[in-house]
Amino acid sequence: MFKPVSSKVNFAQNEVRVAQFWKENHIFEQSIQQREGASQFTLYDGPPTANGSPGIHHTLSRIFKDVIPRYKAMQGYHVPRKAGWDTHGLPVELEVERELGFTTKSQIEEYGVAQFNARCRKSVLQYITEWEKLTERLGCWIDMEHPYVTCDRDYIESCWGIINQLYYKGLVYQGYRVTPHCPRCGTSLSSHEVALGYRDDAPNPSIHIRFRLSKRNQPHEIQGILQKLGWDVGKAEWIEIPSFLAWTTTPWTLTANVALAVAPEETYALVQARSPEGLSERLILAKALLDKTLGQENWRLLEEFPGKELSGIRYERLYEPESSFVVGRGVWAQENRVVTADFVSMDEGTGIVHIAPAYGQDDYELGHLRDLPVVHTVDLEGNMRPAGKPWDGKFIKEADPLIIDDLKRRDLLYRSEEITHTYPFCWRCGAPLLYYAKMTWYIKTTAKKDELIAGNSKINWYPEYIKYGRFGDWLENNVDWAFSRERYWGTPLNIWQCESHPEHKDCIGSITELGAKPEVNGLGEDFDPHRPFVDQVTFRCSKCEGTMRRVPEVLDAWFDSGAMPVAQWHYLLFEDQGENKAQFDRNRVADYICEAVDQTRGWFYTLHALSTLLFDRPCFKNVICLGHILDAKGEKMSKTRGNVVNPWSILDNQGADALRWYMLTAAPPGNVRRFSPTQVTEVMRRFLSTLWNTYSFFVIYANIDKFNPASEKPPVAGSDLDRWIISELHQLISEITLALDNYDPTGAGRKVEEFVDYLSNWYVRRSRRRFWKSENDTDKLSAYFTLYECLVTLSKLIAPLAPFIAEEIYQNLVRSAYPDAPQSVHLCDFPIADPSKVDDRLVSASRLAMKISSMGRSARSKAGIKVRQPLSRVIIKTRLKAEQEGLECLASQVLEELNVKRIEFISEEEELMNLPLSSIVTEGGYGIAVDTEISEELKEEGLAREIVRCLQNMRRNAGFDIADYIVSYYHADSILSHVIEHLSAYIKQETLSRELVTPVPKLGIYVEKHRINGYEVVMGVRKWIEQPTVTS
RNA sequence: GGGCCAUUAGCUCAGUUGGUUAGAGCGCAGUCCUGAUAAGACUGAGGUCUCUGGUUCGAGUCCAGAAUGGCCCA
Repeated sequence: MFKPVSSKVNFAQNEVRVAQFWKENHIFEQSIQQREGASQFTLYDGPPTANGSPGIHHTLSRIFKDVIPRYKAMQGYHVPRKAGWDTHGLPVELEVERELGFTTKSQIEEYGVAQFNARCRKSVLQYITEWEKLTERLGCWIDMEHPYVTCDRDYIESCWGIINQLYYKGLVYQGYRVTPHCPRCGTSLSSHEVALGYRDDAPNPSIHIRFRLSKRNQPHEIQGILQKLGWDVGKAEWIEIPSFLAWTTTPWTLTANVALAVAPEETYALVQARSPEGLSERLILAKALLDKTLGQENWRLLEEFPGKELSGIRYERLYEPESSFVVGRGVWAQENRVVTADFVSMDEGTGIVHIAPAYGQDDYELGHLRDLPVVHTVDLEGNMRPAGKPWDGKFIKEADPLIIDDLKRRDLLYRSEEITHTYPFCWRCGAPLLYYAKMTWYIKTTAKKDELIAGNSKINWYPEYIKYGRFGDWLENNVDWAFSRERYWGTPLNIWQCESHPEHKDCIGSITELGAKPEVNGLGEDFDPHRPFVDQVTFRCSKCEGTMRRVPEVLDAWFDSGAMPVAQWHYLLFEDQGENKAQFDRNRVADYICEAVDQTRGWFYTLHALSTLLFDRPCFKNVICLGHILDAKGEKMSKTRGNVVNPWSILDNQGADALRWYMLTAAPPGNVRRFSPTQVTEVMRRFLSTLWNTYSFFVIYANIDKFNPASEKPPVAGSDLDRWIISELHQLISEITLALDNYDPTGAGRKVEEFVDYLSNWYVRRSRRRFWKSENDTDKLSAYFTLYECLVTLSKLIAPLAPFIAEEIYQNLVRSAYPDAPQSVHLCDFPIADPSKVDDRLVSASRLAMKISSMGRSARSKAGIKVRQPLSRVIIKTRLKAEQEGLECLASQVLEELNVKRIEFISEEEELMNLPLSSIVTEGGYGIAVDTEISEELKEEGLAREIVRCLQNMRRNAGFDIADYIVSYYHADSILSHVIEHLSAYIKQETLSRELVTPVPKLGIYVEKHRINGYEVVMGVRKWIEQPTVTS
């Protein structure tokens, strides 16, 4: 006996029980242990940042991450899976800052870094617990007992080992990086924070400035262009000194000017112009911007030339900086020169852009490219550094007017106005941000750019366009990775620097190495490598007698996650630590990773970059890149919008399988999609309930007939219906296998849905009577075995996708009959398709039978004749002779479905249209005509069926069991009485009536009154009671 | 400002190498079937395939541009 299954089901409640079963019996652990020694399939778990409660949009990647490993495990692979948690970084710090009401870094310092970091740790650990609960409830199997946690001492030590390797390969260097900086908070802002604070109505000065050409330009350096600009070669001087006209909205940056940039391919012009003061002068600017800048009437063209010819021309500096202001790697020349740059646009300004590498991203990168120095004339509080000027020590915005006055006095100001435009402000304190070049540590990824690109060509991306699109472009435009942060809660950068000679540096590879340094201080027994403890560790410099102290920076949290292939095993590179190295070696390349698309520049990149830098190879083979989940209105889910759907509301109502199935099948994985709970409900009703009803149907009848798959032998050849659904089943197995092998759970799920629809709405529908009949013949047995095989195989096929319902079905259908079968469906082998069971001709014939039946129902409906009314014949026209032969074989299915006596075929559609007394439907070359003539005999049969239906309804209304035998009573007029008597055998058989009696007794039975086709009838039913002693 | 992706029925999505009248599910209206019944079947309404050009005998599909939304980067 199978456990009884009600068609009414609460999936969510069942799932909790199933999860309990897995936990108690260690099914997950067994699923790994039982494949010990088999070839390994490796998953890398991209660690979620545990800086908040997980939302519904986080479940998508959890689910996709789970499906493939489950499938591979069933296929026989050894698939250990280590969970990971990303714990460091600015988001965590910001959360704690919010709790404490802090807005500046100095508040953190006053509060105490030790205490601050302790709060960060606590905050993260609390969220990890929430993530664990959710992951388990989703049915995602991953080892959360032994996770890697990026803030663990061992993990940090491995990161140190990696940096140590990179450092001694010469891949770590210090350089400047321009970051949005808040002068009041004294901190850099992330791009996300910058985005929070844009204002598009910020008033700013807008000034045009003259940069006079230098007298010291050398003709042999610049070739022909000087003459065009009015240089007298003979006298070696200007006929009239021209000026470049440039434009800026930040006058204070002019003190840090090191170059002017022009667009190489645009046309520039030398013009004789009338200045706003009415004086004549020679100016150089882009030809396209002459009218806009100077006014139509105010200029006369002297010469024109492409921008690239201006390259190298010297001009006079506006301000001579103090020598201490000049920093960076570039060359400080005696005079500034013109350079070319791609970013110079003809949309605004003059086409000549003033370059201050210290205060602009483009400027800095251009400086890097053209070997220009960085000049810092402003300090981190936004005040002008002293240079003997009136604006010494002033805040930049207050310095602006003073600088404008100065330029005006020196005739260098062409025009000064005020404009409003978009400018970023600090989202916390409202101060205007400045872009500021700060000393930062870099990893020289550009040194391995070719290897990064070559490695990518070996990776399979799903969807494919990411490979050479977003990810490939990112690699093509690779810049060095600025990987240090001036923060607190992060992996500390393991570089120590000598107090006496800052050029003496030492990159420490492990905590052991640190402990072995001479005169080491501050390294206790339970050493926490976080700040501030690590900042207290000092040792003696190996090159002098100075004290070595750690540099203040911590690492970009993306470094932590990119280091996981190494650090998750606490592996210290190139040091044989036995098991740690062995674990690393076994998992050196991931077969599969899966995250959302925003990780192309995040985890996907840092993983790929570190692997390439360290090992010269990619560390993942296949990657599914998921689109984002939006809310029902198409907006991004975010905490600040307050539109995040709590996953528990779905899990408690519709359940995990429904959510999983929705996430897996509702849209292509790479697309964005809108989420609403009603769609999960739809999945539940359309797919899960259909499957469950089929399962429930099977169990109800199998129990009535005491069907036991273990004790009986399946009949050799089943009916057409059986062979058809088995053929569909094996086709399904090969399709699912193909889809999952190609990392396409969506395609796999959609195929399953199609199959379940066939199974429920044709196989079971057409087989019902085979299960009802009372005798236990081979046909019935064949039906049981067929449906049993379908359901059991289905449970294995859907196990990776919908693990709970799969387990539920498997336990009841398999474990109860075969106690020696694997303890769980997830310990089974994945089904293998048997091509010999696939019969393509039968499949196409069956699908045609369905189509023809559908058309037949349509024809009946058009004629207004109920299906319950038997009809004499249908006439069918197929497109091909072979189709007709196929249908002839399956005629009984169509006859039953359409409730007709006879099926006939014709070959011409015209004949069909000319049939009398028929309802005709044609579609796509097929046609069916239903003969609408109802003879007396057919009418009687129809009435009998109505009687049967009434009695069936009454059985249920009276609360009888499906298998109960009954006694039926009736009281009717002569016509109905005649029908009932005439067809009593049929009525008795259909309704399990032992007797059919008239009239209806007054008491002790269930009675209803009905009106059938206009005839009144009173009917009654009561249970049949065995009366062994009574003889009739 | 740049790159990538998407846009097909009220909603969520299919639509293969360009080739009959563009489909499904849900929802809506109606009818039916019912010994799986909180299912199921049939019919109907609902489409300028976002827009504008182009290539072609033929475009939802290929090309160019625009709009809207999303992501990433400035």
